[in-house]
Amino acid sequence: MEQDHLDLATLGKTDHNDIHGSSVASHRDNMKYEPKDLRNSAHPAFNQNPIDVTSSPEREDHSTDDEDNQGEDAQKQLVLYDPAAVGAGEIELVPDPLDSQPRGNSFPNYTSRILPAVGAFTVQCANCFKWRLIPTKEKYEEIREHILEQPFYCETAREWRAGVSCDDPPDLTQDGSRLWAIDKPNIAQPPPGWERLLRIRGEGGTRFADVYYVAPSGKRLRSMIEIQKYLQEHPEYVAEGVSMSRFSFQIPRPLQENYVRKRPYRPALAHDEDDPVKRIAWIGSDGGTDLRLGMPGLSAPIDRAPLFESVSQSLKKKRTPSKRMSNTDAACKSS
DNA sequence: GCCACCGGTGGC
DNA sequence: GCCACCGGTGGC
Repeated sequence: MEQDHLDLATLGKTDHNDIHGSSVASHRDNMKYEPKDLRNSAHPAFNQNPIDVTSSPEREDHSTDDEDNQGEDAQKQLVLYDPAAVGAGEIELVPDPLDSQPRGNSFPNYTSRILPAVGAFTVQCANCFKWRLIPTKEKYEEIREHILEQPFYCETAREWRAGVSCDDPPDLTQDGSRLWAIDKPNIAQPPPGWERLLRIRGEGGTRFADVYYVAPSGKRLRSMIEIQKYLQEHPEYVAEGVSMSRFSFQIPRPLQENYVRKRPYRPALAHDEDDPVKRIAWIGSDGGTDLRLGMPGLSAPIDRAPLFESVSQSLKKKRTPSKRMSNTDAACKSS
């Protein structure tokens, strides 16, 4: 059914230990959602690892060099990829429905285009850097929730795969056949009965993906504010212990640099100082660098588009090249 | 009418 | 640049 899908992975860690381990503590249990925004600051209560190493506050704290010290940050990240082209791939556990689209049964034939969906989940061993497939979304979410404090090792996979070790070949490699994106670490598992959905958008859109939470009632919620309202209207969940801290709308970041359309430059909003810096860093580091470092096992540079090729192409085929492309971003197409 | 998907906007 | 929120709307 799904032709394009994405798989999820988690980077382990490495020999570094710069992980700002202390405050990874769990989130606060309050009902108050403060829109602006503890999560962007390094507030301990919301210490979620920013994916964007170029703008990460943590990065400045811990790394002195300014350019490509993403090694440690990368290790705290998760990745999505797309096995699309490879077909089922060598590993048997790449069933597509991990994402459990609710659109499942009556899957309305989106004949016009097929969006990538998460096809599998994978985590990187903190020791050997090999990718290990995670059998279920739930297990993946469980690992992701504590990935910073509890790095993933090949041995961890013995829970579902007897005897596996760093000596075994990787389950996956970044060989250009899949769509990869970096996921955020330490996102709380959804409360029991709730589901966290990740919907990947089409290439060339204004953003990469959306997160939705589906309440036990089936209600779909798409922001912290909606969650807050919903919980206020349904105190029974709160009584069960559901709190705002169990939710995160953080989305992964695609490794293909131009998967998401760039937004036209807005001078008014530029911070004099830090924008130019960011831009340089961004352009220079080129999207894929996160993973490049600290991954001795990966020989292929991942800064080039091939990782996304299959999906891009299939998307392009299905996409109507109409309006979205028309108001192009040529202005800021810097790279 | 619903809702999944997408774009726009404002903030940082 | 990223992130969050939310309105619009095409396809059902």
